[in-house]
Amino acid sequence: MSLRREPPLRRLKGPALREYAPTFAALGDETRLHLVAAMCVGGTMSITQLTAGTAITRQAVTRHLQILADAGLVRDVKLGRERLWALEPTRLEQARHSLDMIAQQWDHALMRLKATLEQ
Amino acid sequence: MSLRREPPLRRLKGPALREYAPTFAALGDETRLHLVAAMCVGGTMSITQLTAGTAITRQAVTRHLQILADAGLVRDVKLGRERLWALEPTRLEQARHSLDMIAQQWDHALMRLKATLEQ
DNA sequence: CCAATATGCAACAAGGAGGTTGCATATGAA
DNA sequence: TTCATATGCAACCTCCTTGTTGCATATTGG
Repeated sequence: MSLRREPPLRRLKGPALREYAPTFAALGDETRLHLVAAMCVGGTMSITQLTAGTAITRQAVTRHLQILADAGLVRDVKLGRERLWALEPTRLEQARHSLDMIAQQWDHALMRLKATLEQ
Repeated sequence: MSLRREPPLRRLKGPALREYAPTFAALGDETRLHLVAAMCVGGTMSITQLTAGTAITRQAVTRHLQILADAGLVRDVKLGRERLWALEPTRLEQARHSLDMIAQQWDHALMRLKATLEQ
């Protein structure tokens, strides 16, 4: 069995695949998915508003929002004494595209395998 | 400011959005993304082969593969003394679709906002 | 001005995630 | 058979994540 090194999968137009780990990790939490969904439906929302839809404290929600922001998935604006949060669909789109690339690469590999077998 | 409860975002055809949390969490790790990429390029690979592309032990790779399997992202077959792993693109496609739904919902919300403002 | 509201910040605890080592077991090859 | 290879399993350690509580600060409204 040949332990050949696999090439680093360089067909993504944007960042390398590994760099999406923080993005997917940010989406990999029920509470944060709920927050994303809430902003999706409710548009721009304050921390207190977002907390109302959960069973955890406002401080915990703040930290979830910060994680989403670090991943580039949401954006915040201070307005008076409030801090309003909204979705940032660009990174979401990039993540979606990265999954596309994986699936495409996989299909391509399958076709190559088929061609090899038919040879 | 009205603390209205947001509705639970029920426009996904498959599982509810929250149920994708384990899937995204599985993708939210550099090592596992690397494994996915390796299988993507290399097709069906054994644990030892997959370990060769990382800096961690075989046992750690095994656990990462188990996490990916629990998320439905990979599938394994025993063959002799080897255990071969391969990508399972179906769940990947579902995850991609869920991101699509979020983006679409968001765009829809933006249009509604625009319509409200122009009223 | 004063009280209520909205948020920020920090310390702390519990649990899970990710990694290692050590050893047992199964299978292939010589 | 006998040795090397491929994998399974479990104990253990460390650090990060997620949540809490308590208190400080800033803004708004009456």
